Amino acid sequence: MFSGYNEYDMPELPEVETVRRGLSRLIVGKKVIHVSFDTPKSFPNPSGEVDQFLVSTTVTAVHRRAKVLLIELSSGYTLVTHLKMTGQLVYIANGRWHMEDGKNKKPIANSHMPIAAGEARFGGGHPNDSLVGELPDKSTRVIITFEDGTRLFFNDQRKFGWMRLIPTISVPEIDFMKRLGPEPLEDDFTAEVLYERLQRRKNTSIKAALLDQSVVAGIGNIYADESLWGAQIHPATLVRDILPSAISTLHSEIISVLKLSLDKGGSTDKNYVDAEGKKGSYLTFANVFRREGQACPRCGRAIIKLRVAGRGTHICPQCQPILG
DNA sequence: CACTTGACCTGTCCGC
DNA sequence: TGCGGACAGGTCAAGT
Repeated sequence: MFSGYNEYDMPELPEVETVRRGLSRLIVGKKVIHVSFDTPKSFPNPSGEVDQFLVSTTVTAVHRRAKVLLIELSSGYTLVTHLKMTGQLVYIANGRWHMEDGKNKKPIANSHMPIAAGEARFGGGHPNDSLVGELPDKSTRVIITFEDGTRLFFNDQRKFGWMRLIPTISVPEIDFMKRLGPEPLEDDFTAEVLYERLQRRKNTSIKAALLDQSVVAGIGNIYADESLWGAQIHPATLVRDILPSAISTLHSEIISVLKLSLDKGGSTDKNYVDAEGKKGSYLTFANVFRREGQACPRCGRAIIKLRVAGRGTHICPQCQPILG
């Protein structure tokens, strides 16, 4: 079963995009017939709205903006979903329903390996762990059942994540959405754009600036550390002290790190489908993240961990000198 | 307005 | 062995 943060990792852009691709393949076109949810924190809409705008509607598309999933429905509403750190969406396609007695509906748990549409965790697990334990479990917040009997579980141990039904037309007007910076894997994210966006945070550390979703959308703690290592910039360096040429290097590192992880996310998703375990997870090729004490792949010095911007931060002290 | 810190949560790990 | 505290980190609210 799930056992904590070093087996679970927080979804950032590549993980959420992987989830999006999985869901897009698996649930578009499916009709919702039942929704159950418990904590209002995880799903604050009143049940009347759920009945009116989610139940009996069909999934028409799954989009992503930054780390937010946008599950569009035929009702004109969108199920806006943020996994935060420990959220995961698990799609179970082949749990069958017991219908023998007509009243005791019960899925055959684990009769087949579930297909994960993309879980939040992608690293550091034990090869023998089952990918998904019997669901629902105590972290299950929402269960969406489709007409064909397949189900989507929203699990979130720490209840930071949420799902929320919002009129599709209003989604871009959500404050959070309006503030977001550019998508780093879109063509309009150029080095010049990054430089310009960073000017709003020029008196803070580059790490804090990269975590600021209004500067660039979708970067979290892992990719901030990895891209800064790639660009050989110390995370505590003030933005105003970084030369434009270094910003340009950082820009290309952000893109290559995200793309590399996205490739791995795809392979991880395939592994889930094939019930092959968690081989090929991101952390097997992370250069610094959670690798304190290990040798820097570039120079061999031991990687160290420190705190920058209130976050655990991993650097090579030789490749990323102070005031780089 | 720019910036920092604490709160939100649950579960695990570490030191005593 | 039990227990308290630190820690994991995305985002927002509150404070400087």
